[in-house]
Amino acid sequence: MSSQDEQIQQRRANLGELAKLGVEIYPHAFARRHQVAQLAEGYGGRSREELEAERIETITSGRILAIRSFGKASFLVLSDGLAKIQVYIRQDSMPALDFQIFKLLDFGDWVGVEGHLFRTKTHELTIWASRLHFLAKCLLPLPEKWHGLTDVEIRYRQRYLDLIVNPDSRRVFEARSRLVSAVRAFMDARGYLEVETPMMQPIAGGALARPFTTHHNTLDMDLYLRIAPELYLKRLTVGGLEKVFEINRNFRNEGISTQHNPEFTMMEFYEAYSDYRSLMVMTEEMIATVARQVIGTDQITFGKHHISLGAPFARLSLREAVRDAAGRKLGCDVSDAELRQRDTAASIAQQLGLASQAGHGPGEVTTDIFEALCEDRLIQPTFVYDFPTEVSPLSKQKADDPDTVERFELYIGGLEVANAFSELNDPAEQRRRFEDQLHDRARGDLEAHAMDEDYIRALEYGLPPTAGEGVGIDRLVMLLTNSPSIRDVILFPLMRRRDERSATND
RNA sequence: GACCGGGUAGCUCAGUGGUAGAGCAGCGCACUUUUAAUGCGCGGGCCGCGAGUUCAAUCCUCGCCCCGGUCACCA
Repeated sequence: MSSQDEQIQQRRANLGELAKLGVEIYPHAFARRHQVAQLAEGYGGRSREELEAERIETITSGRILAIRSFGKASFLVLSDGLAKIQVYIRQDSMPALDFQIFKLLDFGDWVGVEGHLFRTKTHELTIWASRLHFLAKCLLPLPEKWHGLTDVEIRYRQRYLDLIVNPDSRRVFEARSRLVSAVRAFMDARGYLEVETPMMQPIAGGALARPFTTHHNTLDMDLYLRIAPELYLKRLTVGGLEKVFEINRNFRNEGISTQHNPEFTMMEFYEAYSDYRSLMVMTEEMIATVARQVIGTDQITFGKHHISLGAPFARLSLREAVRDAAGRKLGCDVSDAELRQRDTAASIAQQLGLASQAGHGPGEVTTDIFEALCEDRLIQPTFVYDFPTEVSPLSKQKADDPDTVERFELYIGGLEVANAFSELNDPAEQRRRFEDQLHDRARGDLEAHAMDEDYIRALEYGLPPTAGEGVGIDRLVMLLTNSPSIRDVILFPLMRRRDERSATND
């Protein structure tokens, strides 16, 4: 028998013994007076004498993370996931049945404890137990206390184990929760209305990406999981909701990497009468405010970089960034005009050693160069602005330059954290852009945007001048928690299915 | 998809072409203020899966599965 099977059998036997003693082995509730964390916080500063004088009685509960036994006296370490407290168990301080229960406990079990607080010889805050209540059994052996759990595969697949033994992991997800709250509070305070738009869409629009498909049986209708909420949120602006936002999941059927999970969380918002310039200012303020609320500072460490999230952020036009980087690499001047023409742009890309995609226009080539040369160098927060119209089918052109749209992306730590633009609200131009996308699609570009007649109709009813933005929540959490992989900030990242045999052998 | 690294006890990790190793966890005994408790003793392995080479494979070769990373793809 394997060590694991043996331990499971021993734990089951202990559970059986508890039942024989008449103990309810799966009790329904437990009324506690304090959480472990409340004890640690509230009484961690009390001296031995103070505790003796006050005689603080408590009832608390948690998971047993250690048992140190000395025969007739023992110590348990109890955790509520946030904090730990030690429990002193001695035979002559509790009913005989409770001590029998204690002897049948295993590392990992859930228990309730009654008793008073004191300090041991070594000054540790401890509960002197007068009662012990069995709450639930841990039938499987837990990872060890000292090295914790480092196998990333088990950490992702069995997140509960990660959370039990790795306090840092718990902290990451607490920070994530605070971040979502802080972003919501920031938007609330500015009068934005939080809405929820469809996750299942008949046309997957609002971004250039490949969708997941699904099917509704009763309607016998194919649907897509949304790649973005954009077109629905702008319909709401047409409907007169001047400031809206949504925090929710997007799904993109694409590659997986340290920066990409097939489902990810985005905060997307739209504001009538605004433009991309105003959104830069608002975004700077949001990032710095949220950082201070979540981690108490706007100065962060990300990998080997120190990054300041304090406003203002750097601003860099996309074509300038590309001209600069390409020019430096090639040792010659690259002009704006060269980047705007298909043949010259393609030739520059070729000289840079970038495989030119058939059918890519000058705008796409320019963004390809940007992604290859510039993206991962943008460590300090930087707004990259003014994108080629060709790669931005939903953005509004600059008044004096139809090749260029009013759009920016925010980069921090080499990660694309936000994407925003002044919204295209001319229905005739929007139809032309969609038609261009259809040509790309016909050419085999699976990410090209589909035609959305109802969206154009909505624009025909009149969308006021509007600016909109999407903020990648997962990537912001990565930055604020110094997590190198998006999987470290998603509780249950998508993993390949394992066959049953190796799964049961975990 | 390509390349690189990894998969050995519940966990963290060593290791060798010839009987499989440690620490922690587990079990037993001792111990009424320990805290990575201690001391003594014991158990626990399809060495990811499948072929091949070999007298002999956990180790070498090939294929496959899973994980991580880089690149490609992708906002």
